[in-house]
Formats: sequence, structure tokens, C-alpha cells
Amino acid sequence: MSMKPTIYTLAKQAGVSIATVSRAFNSSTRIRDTTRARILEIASEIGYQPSASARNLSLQKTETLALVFPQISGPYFSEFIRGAESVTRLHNYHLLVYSSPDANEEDPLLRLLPSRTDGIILGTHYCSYTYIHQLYQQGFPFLVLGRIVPGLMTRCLRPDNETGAYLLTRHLIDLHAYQKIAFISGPEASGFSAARQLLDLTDRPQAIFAANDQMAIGAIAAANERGCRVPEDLAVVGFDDIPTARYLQPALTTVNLAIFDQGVQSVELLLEQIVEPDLPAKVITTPTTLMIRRSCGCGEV
Amino acid sequence: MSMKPTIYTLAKQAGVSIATVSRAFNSSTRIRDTTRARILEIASEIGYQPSASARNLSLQKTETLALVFPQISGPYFSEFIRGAESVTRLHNYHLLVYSSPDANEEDPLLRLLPSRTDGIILGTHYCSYTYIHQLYQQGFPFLVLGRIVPGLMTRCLRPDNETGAYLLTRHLIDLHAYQKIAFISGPEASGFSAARQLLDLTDRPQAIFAANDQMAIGAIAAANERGCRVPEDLAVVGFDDIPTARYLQPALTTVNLAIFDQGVQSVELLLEQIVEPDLPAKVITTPTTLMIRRSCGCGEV
DNA sequence: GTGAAAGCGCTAACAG
DNA sequence: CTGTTAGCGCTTTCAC
Repeated sequence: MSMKPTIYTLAKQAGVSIATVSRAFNSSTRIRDTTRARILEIASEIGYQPSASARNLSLQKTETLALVFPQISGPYFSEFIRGAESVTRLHNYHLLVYSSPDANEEDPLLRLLPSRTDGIILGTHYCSYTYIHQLYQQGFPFLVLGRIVPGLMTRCLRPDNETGAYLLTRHLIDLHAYQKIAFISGPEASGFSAARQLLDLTDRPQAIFAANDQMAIGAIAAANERGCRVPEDLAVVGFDDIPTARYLQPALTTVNLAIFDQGVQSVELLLEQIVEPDLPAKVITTPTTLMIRRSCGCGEV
Repeated sequence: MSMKPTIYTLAKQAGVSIATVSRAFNSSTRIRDTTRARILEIASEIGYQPSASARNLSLQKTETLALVFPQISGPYFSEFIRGAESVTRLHNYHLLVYSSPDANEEDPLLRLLPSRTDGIILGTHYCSYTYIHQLYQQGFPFLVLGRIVPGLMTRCLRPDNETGAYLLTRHLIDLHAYQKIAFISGPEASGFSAARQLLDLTDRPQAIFAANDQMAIGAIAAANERGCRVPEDLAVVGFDDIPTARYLQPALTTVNLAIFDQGVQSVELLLEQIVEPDLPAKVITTPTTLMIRRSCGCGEV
């Protein structure tokens, strides 16, 4: 098996210097069209591909971004990464993914991120201040999701949860005239037991507002178990608008977070920062929109 | 702002040669413990991190794997990548993700994968024979998911769909004694219209076996629309066991594909191949298990 | 338009 | 145990 061809192999084959080969592959004008064509021709013949490692070292950049998420699963991550990947691809960038509930300077993998990437998106639940501070001091481009880092002049992307929650609550109050609305929040499987407790109350709520759709699903299951019909006897609304929300029985009223959009915007913001490191601090919000379906008590939509 | 410290900076600060610094960072025994400790100490003081690009170039490896998926979204991808990431992390490897419905040698991003990674997992729907053949010829480690590549001695990972489908069908026939079972297959939103057509038949099926859970959800929605109760009037079963399957009303009977496991195994197989390039061709199957719930007509489980 | 040569930061013989 | 030195494959001035 022959050695993998390098720039030298190709240069020799084409009867040119390695500088010329380099020019042929990088959109340089300082090369004759016919020369480039010939080099590219031979390159594909012998199966030459420039080494990314060598290029990275020479150029001092990796054309790679890292995405750190608390848990690599669930619809949130899924949509986010889809958006993020579409943009990295557009810019000929690459995307590394990591799962880490809290970003910590102790994590060996996170430590090496700055040497492997040109920027980091931190979507973790917790994020050690030390770690962020280290990145900041190094002048390394990063973006923390959903949280404003105290005392640091950084940019930040977060969904406009307040507006979404406000509009949904107003909907419950104004349109359905519910007086007793319970709000439940917690880990993604806790909706069932929370709703159970609420349903066992003598003074039952008329509506349950769950902090996320998974909890809302759990709440609906609990209601069914208690022989309580949704939405006739109890309204249940969620938050996130996961893909299956619309297929549930009843279809779930919830708040859409434009997660794909968040992925897109995160990457765009980060790429901006990479090009222009000294951008002013700023909070960018992504829109949240009401998805009125059946579980709140509304008719077919 | 001072320059980013390199191995030279650190060597000078510590009063040693760069070779010694290198040894301190790579588990080499040919270095005194005290020396290593001192170097590591100074390193963290000045914030030195070895350059991955330089390391990659020198070592001729990237410690990175690529995962190419048809669509970066949906529960399948989500679970798979979670499994994959857990193993890459375990081996101090990194994971790049790409979305591409068909892997083609024309795709510029896919072209450069061999220069950026040590191995590729191809989970695409279609995969150009030329592309695979090129990888094969280069002796580049790769793994095609769910499909045996004709004429090429490669290893392959696929779920044991046959057994899963067989067992589920037997369950419908043997336990529930259904005589008329319809099978529907197609894109993930097509379950609704397919089921509609079946329900409009004068000779309605007793059960619908959907090729995936999303279609099953659509089928259930169509049944509801027609005033047809599931499972009393019509049994509906799916395939995949997506996370929400158990929360549906009725809870969906389906086949679990151990997707997390597939992610884990893919990475493990690929890493094996990287270490030992000439492994014999072989088809590795991951288990499929029946998830009997309510939608097939069974009682509470 | 093209070539020669220095340099990117690290690893790995080899010598001591 | 530690230092010297030659690469790894590419980009980029600087000559010509």
C-alpha cells in the first residue's frame, strides 16, 4: 500500500513547487488558470487531499466549533444541533459535540477545547465561573446560552421565556377564565407525581402550567389515571413545543422556542466573534410563540 | 495581550528543553516526578495548553471521529449520538457531526473528512459506492450503518429488525388473533393519510403495523378523527420505541432498537478498526426487543 | 506567475 | 533522566 500523498508528492508529479500546489488549493489569484487546472487534475488522480492538521497548524485556526450540552438527547438538543450544523456547514466549519451537565475547568476534555476549536458554545446547566473566566482571559471566543455571566462583558443568547410564559398565562386567564392555575417545574419525569399531588388536593387547580412538555405529558398521564379528563376537567399546558406535542391526545398547548433558530444564531454569533473579537456585550433573545392547541381547552385548531 | 504560550515558552520558564515538557504532558516514564510536577505547575500558572493541531500533525492522527447522519434531528439521532459520545469521551476521542442525507464523494465537507478524522460512521440513507470505495482503497477506517456494502469486505452494524418485526407480528397473530393486519411504511408524517385510506376501506384491517412510531402516532390520530377507538376498534403498533411512545394515549406497543447501544457499539467497532485495520468482515447486530403496551390491545403493563 | 525557505508547535529517535 | 535535532505537511513572505 502506497503512502498517502502529500503536497510534495503532488508537486513533484506536477513538476511545480509546493508553493504553487498550495496556491492551487487556496483561492489565490497569483497562479495561472491552466496550472491550477493541471494540479487539481493530478490531485484527484492520485487522491491527494490537503492535510487538515498541517493547515490548522500553519494557519493557527481549526475551522471547528464546539457545542457543549448538558445532555445529548431529547428534542431540545436535537433541534439545536440541526440549526447549528446547518450554519457551520455553510461556512465550511466543523462541529464537535460534547455532553457535560456542568462545564468545569477540571474536565480534561473541556480543557483542551480551546486548542482544538476556534470557539465554544456552552449550553450546559451549570458553568464554573473559573472556566468561563479562563476562556475570557485567553480572549477565546465563546458563547454562554441562556444565562448572563455576571461581571463579564460577553454576548449571550437566550429565548424570550418571559414573554412566552406571560402570553400563555394571559391566555389561560383571559380566554379561559381559569382562576386556579398551578405551575409545576422540575426534572423531565416529575410531571406525573407533581400532577398527582395536585389532583389529590381538595381544592383542585383548573389548569396546570408545566415548565416543559415532558412534564406536561406526565401530568396528562396522571390526570388520566385519576379519571380526570383533559381538557374538560383539567387544562394542561406545556413549554418547549417538542415535535410530538402536536400529536398527543389532546394536542398540547405550549410555547414554541424556535430552537432550530437558536442553533443557527448561536453559531452565527460565535463566528462573528471569531472574526471580530471585541464586539460589545449584548443579550440577544430568540422569539417564543404560543402554540394554542387542545389541551388548554381550546377547540380544534 | 501577551502571546499564547507554546511549548517553548514553557520550556524556557521551567529551565528545561521542549522534549522534557513534551514528556511531562505525555505519559512517559523517562522523566523525574519532581520535574513533571514543576512543569505542570508552571504550565497551569501561565495557562499553557498543548496545541492539538501540532500534536495531530506530528502524531499523524486526530483522535477525532466523524458521525454522518441523514437528518440531525429526531429521537433516533439523539439517542445514537448520546451513546456514541459517551464512548468517544471514554477514549479521549472527539466527535464531529454532519448532516447529509446521502454520502457522496461530491460533497466537499465529506471529502475532507479523512484528513480531519481517524474514522467515519456513515449513518446516511444513501451512500455512493464511489465514496465508500475511495475510503476503502485509502485504507481509511469507516463503518456503514444498517447496510452491507456489496462486494466490500467491511464490518457493518445493524439492528436485528427481522426478529423484532417477526416477534411483534406473532404477538398480533398469536395473542390477539388478528387476521387482518395492515403494514404501512413511508416518510415520518405519512401515517395519518395511510391510516385514513385503510379506515375508509369497506374491509377494515383489525391492526395497523407502522414502520416507525411517528407513523403510528399519525395512524392513531387518523383513527381518532374517524371516531375509531384504539385499541378497542383498531390496534396500532409502531417500531423504534421513541421516548414519547410510552406516554401516548394509549401507550404505544412497539419495538425497541437499543439505539443508545448502537451508538456505543459503532464507536467501539470503529476504534477497534483504527487500532487494527485488517479485521475480518462481519455483520454485528444489535438486539431488538418487544415493548408491549396498550395500543395493541393488551391491558395495562 | 513561480520557487526557495522559514516557520507553525509538537513528537520521537538518538546521544549523552 | 534530559537535551539536540529532524521531521510532520502546509502557508506565506520574499526574491526573481
